[in-house]
Amino acid sequence: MGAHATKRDAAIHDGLIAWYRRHARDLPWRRSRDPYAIWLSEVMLQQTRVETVIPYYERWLEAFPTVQALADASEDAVLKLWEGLGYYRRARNFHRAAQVVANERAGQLPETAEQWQTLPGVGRYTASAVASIAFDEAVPVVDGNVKRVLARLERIETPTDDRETVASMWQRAEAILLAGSVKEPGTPGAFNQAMMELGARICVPRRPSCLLCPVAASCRGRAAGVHETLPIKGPKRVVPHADWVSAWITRGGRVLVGQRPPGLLGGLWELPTTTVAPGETDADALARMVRADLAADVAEPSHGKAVGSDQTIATVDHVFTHLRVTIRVTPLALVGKPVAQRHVALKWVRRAEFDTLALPVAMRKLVRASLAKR
DNA sequence: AAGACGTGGCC
DNA sequence: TGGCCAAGTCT
Repeated sequence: MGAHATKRDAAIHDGLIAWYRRHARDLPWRRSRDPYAIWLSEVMLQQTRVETVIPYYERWLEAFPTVQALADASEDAVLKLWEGLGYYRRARNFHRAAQVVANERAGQLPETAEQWQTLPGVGRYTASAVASIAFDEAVPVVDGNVKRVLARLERIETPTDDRETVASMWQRAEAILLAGSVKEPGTPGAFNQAMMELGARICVPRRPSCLLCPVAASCRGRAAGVHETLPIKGPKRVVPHADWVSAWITRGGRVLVGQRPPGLLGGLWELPTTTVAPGETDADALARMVRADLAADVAEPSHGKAVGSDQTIATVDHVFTHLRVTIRVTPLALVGKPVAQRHVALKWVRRAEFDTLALPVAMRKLVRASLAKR
């Protein structure tokens, strides 16, 4: 037991470890102690469900089995493998971090949490998770699961987004972690995963399985009968939406695509797309986009007809309207801006190459469904 | 230091 | 069905 550990903390620690050893799920990244593989899993798992991550994780390790292989890959290849996982900045940061490791650390991965956190896309949670799981460093983790577990276990009734509340949770997590035996190797990683596993399997958001909980006897929220009302969340925000129009524009057997700048869906490719301003028709928006973006090549947008001046330069074969975006965006920031200003690259690609590009899921589905009909 | 950043599954 | 939720990080 750590020097200042309470009996309760030790009981919580030991109860969790014993439960975890019996009930841990057999997940792909738990079969490995390769720090690169564990790091990969932690990045993919950010705000993303285990079941969603598994196939991506396995495909990724086949394509990029080592940090060097990832560092050598192109960003397009990286984003294609990430396509559909969301939060694409994770992929770009992970790729950049691999290049930092390859070029500035001679291929040597960090070991301590402090070193890990210097890499792009690695915050306090991921740094501590990798350092504890892959290197047995005695640092705690606090993620969404741990916040929920601790809020109930300690009956924390302040919002879990609150700064001081989060800070106190890191302290509590550390105290319980250190209440375990310091002699047993591998315990920090097992303990941290046990906390998260409990939150994922037992101490779930709705209808937690307290009868199966290894630390129910220590749970202050349950003792007070308030565990199901915890954790307290901050106010919810409105999710804005925007309507977009996109066009399938071809020329000489190739289709026009643009690559998005960093930010929303950064680095992904898409058909020429523009937001529809309030009061504007889809056709007007499309005309505005085509004029601005393709002024040199296309005179007027015309559905299904050749467009251009004296010779056919491009054809608007299909127009996708009402591509409704329900992610959190700031539509007004994009309204009226020509596509050329919103893309870091524009190019004409063959159909086969189009299929290899990383596209936003909504656009990939639209294109597939629409082209299948014709 | 709030807000941006994706997607799919659940009830 | 629409809102909520899921192993966070960056600015």
